[in-house]
Amino acid sequence: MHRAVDKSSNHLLAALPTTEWQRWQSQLELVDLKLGQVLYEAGCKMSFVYFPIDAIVSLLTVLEDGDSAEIAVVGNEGIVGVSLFMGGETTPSRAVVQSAGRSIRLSAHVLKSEFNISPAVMHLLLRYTQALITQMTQTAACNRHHSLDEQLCRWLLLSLDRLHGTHLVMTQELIANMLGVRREGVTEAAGRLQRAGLISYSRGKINVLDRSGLEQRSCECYAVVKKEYDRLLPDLIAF
Amino acid sequence: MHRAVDKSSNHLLAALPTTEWQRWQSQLELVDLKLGQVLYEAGCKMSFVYFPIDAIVSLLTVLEDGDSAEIAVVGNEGIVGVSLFMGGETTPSRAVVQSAGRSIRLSAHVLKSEFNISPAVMHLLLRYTQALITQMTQTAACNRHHSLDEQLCRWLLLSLDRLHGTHLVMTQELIANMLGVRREGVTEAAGRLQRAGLISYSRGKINVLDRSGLEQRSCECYAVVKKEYDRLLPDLIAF
DNA sequence: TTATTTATGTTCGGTAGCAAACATAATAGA
DNA sequence: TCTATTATGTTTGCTACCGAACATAAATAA
Repeated sequence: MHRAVDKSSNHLLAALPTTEWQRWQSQLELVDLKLGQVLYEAGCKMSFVYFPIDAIVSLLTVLEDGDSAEIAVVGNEGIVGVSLFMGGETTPSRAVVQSAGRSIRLSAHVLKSEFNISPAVMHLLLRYTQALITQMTQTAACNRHHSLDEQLCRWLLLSLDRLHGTHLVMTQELIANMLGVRREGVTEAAGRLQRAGLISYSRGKINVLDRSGLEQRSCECYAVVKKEYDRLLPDLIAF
Repeated sequence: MHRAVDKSSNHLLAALPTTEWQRWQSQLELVDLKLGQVLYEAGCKMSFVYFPIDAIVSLLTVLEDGDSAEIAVVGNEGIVGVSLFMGGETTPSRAVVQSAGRSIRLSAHVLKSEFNISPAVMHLLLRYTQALITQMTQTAACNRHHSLDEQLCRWLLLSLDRLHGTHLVMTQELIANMLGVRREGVTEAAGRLQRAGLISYSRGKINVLDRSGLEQRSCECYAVVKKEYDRLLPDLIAF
């Protein structure tokens, strides 16, 4: 039932003390996450937390009229389901798989009791949550002040950091949903990036040709978030 | 030096177990916060945490060009300085006094050690932080999708809940700063609310005439945030 | 193959909020 | 009292993004 799990595949797991890791190991499960799969719906109870390996998960706030906005993105540097140990039981946001891939999952009640038993686990998870909060707040300001072009660059860079190559599988429709804008807007912005030679785009397959070009066109928000992750989670972060 | 402090003046303090309250009491200090006072600057170390009584503190994300956006507001239901126990040492955001008033403050290192000593304190503060996160993420989506008119109503309601009367001391210039919009925009939006008979506005003094009218004009975000605070911090919340 | 679905491209009018430049009125200070 | 400052009101473009309606082309299925 449980496939073998490599500790180093997720940076939070990698940072666990040996004792905790040994206790957890038999409880961890390797699962495949499909593109578009919904891990949590807003307001619902969470049965598992997820430690992505090469999948990327978006956290979205969904409004009554169905409009949404991405507030953070989680890859192999983090965990999906922080509100569990924060005390909520439920998340206020929807968690959607933005990029298909593998993840390790752990039952919610195990994580919760581990959080309360082990100060090391607790501090690690809280420090990660602090980094996540930074991403959320920066995104809030970004939503207010920055152009779609800048935001698209930020988004591509954040995703890129959580993947291996330069290849991204993602339709413009989905990107639009994440950014909370119209699909047509993404088409135009992506067209500009493509004409500038920064990316090549074809039916849901994005290839990043010029990463530093993207960084130049991006708003500061990418760098701010990255810097804070590096500061709060040193050596934990490979990207 | 230390003025006497009433436990019930802040809902988080009120929720403390007796043991903890007795330990803290001698460490708490009553301070007056002035309008516009900056409690923390982004990226700086925090010497104190604050438990507002009748002051309101705004948390802002400040961008490189000086533009800002409010990501959350803290009143007597909460604490200013959560990133301290989350592990950061520094906040990524600026904390500004949005409405002058009194606050209780506590030295950062005391709070930090109390957080680690007492599970009750820890769980209380984490549950509050979870509510704060909800406010931040809802604000992020609100920034993206809702009109200035709706946001102004939300903002007034959130502030109103954290004050006693219906009177608010706040210039349009400052509101604009909080919301991350131009002052002229606030003038126009406030003018519309005034003509609709919902508020009266005069040189930094707002009087709310029709609260339920504001609620109708507000976006859902006010109600969503309030509901989550009520859920996570039951009986703690008076408003 | 052909038909259908999916992903992207493009256009046109509309609008909210921006930027800048002002006008006016209330308050505070001399 | 007169003056300077502060707070608000108003106007004129301007631009980014929206909403809607389409066109096209690639992938998929029949």
